[in-house]
Amino acid sequence: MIISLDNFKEILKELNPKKFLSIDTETTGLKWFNNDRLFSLVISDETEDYYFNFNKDPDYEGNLPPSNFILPREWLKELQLKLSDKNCTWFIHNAKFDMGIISREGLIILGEIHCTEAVARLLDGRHPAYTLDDCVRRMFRHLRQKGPSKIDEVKKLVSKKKLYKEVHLEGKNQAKKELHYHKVPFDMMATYACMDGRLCYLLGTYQLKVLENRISKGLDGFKQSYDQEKKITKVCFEMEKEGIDLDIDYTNESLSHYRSNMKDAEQRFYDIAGTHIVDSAKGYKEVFQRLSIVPGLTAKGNPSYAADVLEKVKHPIGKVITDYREARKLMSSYYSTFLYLVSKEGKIHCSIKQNGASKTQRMSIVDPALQTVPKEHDPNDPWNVRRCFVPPEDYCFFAPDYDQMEYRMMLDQAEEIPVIKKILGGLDVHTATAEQMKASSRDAAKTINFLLLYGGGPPRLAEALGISVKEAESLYHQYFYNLSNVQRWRRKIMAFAQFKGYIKNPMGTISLVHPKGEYKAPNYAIQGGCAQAMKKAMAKIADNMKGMKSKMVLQIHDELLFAMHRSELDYCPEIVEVMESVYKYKYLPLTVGPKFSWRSWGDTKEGYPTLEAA
DNA sequence: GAACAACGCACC
DNA sequence: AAACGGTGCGTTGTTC
Repeated sequence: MIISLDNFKEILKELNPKKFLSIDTETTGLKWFNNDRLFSLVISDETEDYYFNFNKDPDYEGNLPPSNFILPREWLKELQLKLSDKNCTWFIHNAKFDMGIISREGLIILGEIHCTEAVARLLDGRHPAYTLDDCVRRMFRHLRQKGPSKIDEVKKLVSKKKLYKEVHLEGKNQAKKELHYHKVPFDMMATYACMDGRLCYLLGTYQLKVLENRISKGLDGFKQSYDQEKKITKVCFEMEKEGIDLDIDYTNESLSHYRSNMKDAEQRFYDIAGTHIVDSAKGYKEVFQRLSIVPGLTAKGNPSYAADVLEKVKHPIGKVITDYREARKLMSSYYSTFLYLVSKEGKIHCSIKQNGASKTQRMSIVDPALQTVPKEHDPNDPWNVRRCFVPPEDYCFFAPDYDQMEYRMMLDQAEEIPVIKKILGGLDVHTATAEQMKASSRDAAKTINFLLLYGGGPPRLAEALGISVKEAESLYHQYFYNLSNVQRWRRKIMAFAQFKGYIKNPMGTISLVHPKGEYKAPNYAIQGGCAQAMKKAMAKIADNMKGMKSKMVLQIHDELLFAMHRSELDYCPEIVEVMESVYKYKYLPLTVGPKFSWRSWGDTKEGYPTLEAA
């Protein structure tokens, strides 16, 4: 139903008693922190979809929306009354985006927020995609119902009529497309928006039923994580909204630096090969033949031109190719993207997918991918991507991170007492493992530790250590002989996964496991346990920090980043205390190492921040 | 021209 | 019998 100037107020009254609603906004673009605005929104209840249009501009054919259906933008304020209802739960697919968009209109949801995307990932993380269409298609299949057939007509129109602007970023070949949904004809937009609203409502109620069903089967881990995710949605939204200051001058200088590096590499390639560089197997095949270089092989048996292979060929062209790739990647994925995404206020507002790693409920971060920003490798190199991010005036960065979070949690879960005793006695985890294994180097122990967390076998160990598979096998035996509880714990988890089809991690929440994927189960348990512990810490910390000037701004799996105001530095130890307290250990607690910097994310040093260091 | 596979590489 | 987990993002090249 399309809301008109005449029935607007009446409809709002009708919404008042509703306990569950879905909301979906239609916007001029994705940068809610900059100039993009909502032009319409749809609210759905159990029977009806209400389409509120605020767009008064013509569509791509020049047609105007019917004047009776153009609502004044000021009327958006009227929605706040219902949004303030704490007894209402809102189903929203990718909720934080809509929260951002409506926040730009001065609106805030004080009720419960059920992000149907995050919940879909939580309930079954085994799928490859979680768009609204994907989730809805699976829901109908599961219910043995026929869903709507045409769900992406709007998308098709946008593509066919080229209702987008192409933006070219330096270092990128492919243009970014900024889609202009506000150019879609009014009737079509209203129809499909209402359908999305309906589908989101159906998905939300379906998810609640699935949840109920799981709980009734005794799987209360899902209840626990569902409740936590609802809190985390709000916490992450605050982080996204806060953003991180970008040093725009430094970012521009870095871009120029790598621009010249890339050109330089292109020239060097041409000097050696006599052709222009094309970074692909096809592009290198002929050149490598001419230079009589034999490349290695990829996993699928094709010629490989990966960095480690290029290093082995011992020909200067290897360095040229890796230099070219490095410069190009840094420009396109980071520097150019930052400058494209930076807000008017000079901040980067990333998007946090709270269950992005859906199999383990880890978070992932996109636009930009701040969890993959390279770390500093050479302290003498003035160019470091993390230096692009700086604390605001009178603030410093505080970056506490868990020490060997995953391995410690595994040892504790396995109750591997002899190693735990050594660690509690002051040894680092890898040295302790090496000692316990007897006759093993710290390096070998460290490699085994990682492989155990990832489910890797002797062939991988052999590869990593440059030894034979036989030797790797014997190292494994040595490990399991001397750390037999780890072996026992792994077998228990795998058997459980095989029998039940899911695992329960140390924090009590659940991941479904594909049949034949049981070897991944110990990894899911630990990665998932760590992810949940971190989320629990984040929820508590965000709660405790309400009203403070200092803000939590980023999470990188086992590390948090805070912008701390100079007057609140003494709060840092409390953050660490919360982080250390969330996991209820049996023998080995999680510990946290503090880091700080007054300069940039790329300049953090160990310890707590002080004013003297400013 | 879009979708997909394959590759490569950054992080934890 | 045998398997290194989880991501995001970029390019090239093929296919429909």
